[in-house]
Amino acid sequence: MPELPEVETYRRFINELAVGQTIAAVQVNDAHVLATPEDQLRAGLLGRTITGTSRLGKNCFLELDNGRVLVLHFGMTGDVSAYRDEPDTPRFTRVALHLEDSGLRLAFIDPRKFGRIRLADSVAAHQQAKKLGTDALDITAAELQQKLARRKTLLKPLLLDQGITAGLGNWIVDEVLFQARIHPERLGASLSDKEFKALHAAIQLVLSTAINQEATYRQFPSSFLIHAREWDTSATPTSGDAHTFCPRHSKVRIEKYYVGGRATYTCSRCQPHPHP
DNA sequence: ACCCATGTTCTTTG
DNA sequence: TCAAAGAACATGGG
Repeated sequence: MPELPEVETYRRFINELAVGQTIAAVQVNDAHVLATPEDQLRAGLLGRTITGTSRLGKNCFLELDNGRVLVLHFGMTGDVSAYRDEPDTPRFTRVALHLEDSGLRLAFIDPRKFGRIRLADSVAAHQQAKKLGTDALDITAAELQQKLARRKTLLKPLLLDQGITAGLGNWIVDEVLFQARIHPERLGASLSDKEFKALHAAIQLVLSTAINQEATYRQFPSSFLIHAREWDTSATPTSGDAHTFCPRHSKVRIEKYYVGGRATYTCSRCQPHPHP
């Protein structure tokens, strides 16, 4: 779930629920997701008021009244929710922040426990520590081109590299490359000026669409490749296999293979392979 | 039972 | 030093 659009949706949820609230208790159900030792986390959070939220790539920040930040990273299966009483605790809640005024508990949910919670001195400090590049919503076409144009690496792994631009994950990169009509195995250095512009425009299109739909995939436009992904097909078993064809070429089947070890979907017509 | 998975990071190999 | 592949992490779901 959690790529940039999901994390932005989580951030908005937290922003509505938690800003202005004071943290009354820190409930740790599974310390595995803590990247800051539990005692330090508790000491850093108890009694602090949440003054705001922000996001960089796939990282969500809860800003505290002493200037520090609580960093949430959701791994592959992370989510947030809120609940009031113990029996309503969502399944796989690993950590919960008890909010003083509302009495609600903000749950950090993560079945697979790849997510992490930590304290950092600031957003900038965390960005530096994790070597995160410019947020994918903020990066300009010029910066993107400057970062990629000399790289002799496959384009898809480059776009997944959070140090180049932060926030793009596996399905979004596939969607972006499909919309830009560029093959994922092109080398960064092989792109033309025009293609860099198309790439940048596609990033904007896909991210803004996903955020506007609050990352609800099934509501995405039919022009999107995402409907071809298997987890969407399994969710809509009655829809037949029309979704396995290119949105622009009803007779061209979407191909699945692996690039950089990641499942990759493309249309061979829209995204011509660079070389055999 | 087996295989796959939205992320990150480290190790190995070329 | 760089690029690419593979593994590891932990676990649920098809």
